[in-house]
Amino acid sequence: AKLFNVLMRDMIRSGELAGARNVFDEMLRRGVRPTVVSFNTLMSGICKGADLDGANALRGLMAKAGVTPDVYTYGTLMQGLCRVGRIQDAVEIFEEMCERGVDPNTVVFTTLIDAHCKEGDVAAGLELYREMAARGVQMDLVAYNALVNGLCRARDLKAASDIVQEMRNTGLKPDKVTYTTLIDGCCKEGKLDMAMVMKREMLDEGVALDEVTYTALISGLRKAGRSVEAERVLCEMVDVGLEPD
RNA sequence: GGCUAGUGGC
Repeated sequence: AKLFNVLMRDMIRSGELAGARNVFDEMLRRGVRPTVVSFNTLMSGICKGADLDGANALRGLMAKAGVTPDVYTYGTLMQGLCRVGRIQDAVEIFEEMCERGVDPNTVVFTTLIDAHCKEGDVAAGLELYREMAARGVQMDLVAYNALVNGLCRARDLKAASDIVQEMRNTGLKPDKVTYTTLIDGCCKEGKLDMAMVMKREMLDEGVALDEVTYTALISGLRKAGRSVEAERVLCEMVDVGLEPD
């Protein structure tokens, strides 16, 4: 079954959901029992296409096959729902998961935190963050980045840097995603000088800028009318071997 | 345990 799973994963990665479904059917035809990973892999492919009916159908099939959903199954479904803005439904899945005795992990919490933050409800994100602490679920780099993003979107750079400080205190090093989020946040608040300081800080800590970081910074400088600096940063981007869009 | 879900710009 593992070989079939890997095959499905590769097809889904290249966007061939139909192919993945064929692999799944082929598995059944040959009498190979799909594992929970088989179902989860196919589920993630279906969810990427925002096909929630298909996802529910697969859940039914899973039940019929006597395969118990695990934290990945619920996490995948929640992400699928969040992607199309159905956060409330994702929260229901979250509750269902808890009722069935599956403990939510960092990934599941991050999915909800990120969804709330993107919807503009950082307060809800922070609430989940506290709930994680209460339940003893560890925050990791991705979880912190999602929160930092929410705070930046809420125009609360102060709170965002406080969170980054806390992140450092727990021994996590901000990565290029963290920095890009902060730099973009600074730019969108018109704090271009602060954005440039963050760029330096980032380099000082040995974190390299990538195309996303450069794009955020350059577009921020341009929008602020600081075209000379924008050009300078653009040249630097090319110098380090990156392609501007 | 080994294959599956979560975070940044234009």
